[in-house]
Amino acid sequence: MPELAEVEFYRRVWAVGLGDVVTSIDLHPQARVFRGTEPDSLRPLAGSTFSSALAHGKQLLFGFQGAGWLGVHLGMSGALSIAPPEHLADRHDHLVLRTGTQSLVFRDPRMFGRVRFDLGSEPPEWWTSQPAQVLSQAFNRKRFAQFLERRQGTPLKALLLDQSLFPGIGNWMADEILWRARLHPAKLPNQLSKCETSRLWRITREVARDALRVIAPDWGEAPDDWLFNHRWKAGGICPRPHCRCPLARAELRGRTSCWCPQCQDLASS
DNA sequence: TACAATGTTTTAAG
DNA sequence: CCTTAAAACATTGT
Repeated sequence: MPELAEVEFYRRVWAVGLGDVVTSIDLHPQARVFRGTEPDSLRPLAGSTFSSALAHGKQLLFGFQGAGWLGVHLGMSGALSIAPPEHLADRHDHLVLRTGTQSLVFRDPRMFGRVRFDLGSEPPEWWTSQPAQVLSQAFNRKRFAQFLERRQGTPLKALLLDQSLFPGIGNWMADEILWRARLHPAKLPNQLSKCETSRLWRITREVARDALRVIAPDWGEAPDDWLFNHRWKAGGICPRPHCRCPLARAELRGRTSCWCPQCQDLASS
């Protein structure tokens, strides 16, 4: 489920525990979410103070004073929540951090998500070496144009999903971006005019900003003039005021895309 | 029942 | 080393 704004929402959920001391942890050692990580390596968390909560694209990093860094990726079905101190981990609650007053719960039924842990006082290398955030200053028009030039043969939709270029963009955001930019998901970067490339850059950032504003504080509902509320609906139509054309859906590179055949013409430019 | 779900990694080929 | 494409991963809900 989670993309940029949903991940930020979950960061804030756990952040209510900042400053608390972790008294104990519960985990499912055999769960796939610990692949690449020795579950026992999380032991130092017990007794440490929860001191920072960061999000970068779809990655989460939680700092624990005197212990280290807990990395969390929510995959397709992951979620973070707060529960009472006595909360019993159910089948899908793979990690629970208990403080005196509450439990921080990581849940992931499909287990495409991942948990890792690194010792040390500085954030781990995998965190600090991440690509520039879409809303950062470094993510400028020139850099964006370079991405498109380098990946000329990749359809725009697939390109936007590349986390090494656009951290945090996921399936619904990519569809929303292309719909607002009036560009067909299967269009190739080298078919874009300079003007369209600039527009796509601007709207990529606009959607990221809007998503964070609407969703991150309290998982607010998307407005009806976004594509979001229409894209999975049976018989969904384009929410653009003078369009109202039935939306199209097709699989592209293993993910379902939704677009408006009227507004997002493959041939036009 | 069968298919699809807001994601990444691996593997392979060019 | 770079780009591109497809399959695999695991579970649930329609």
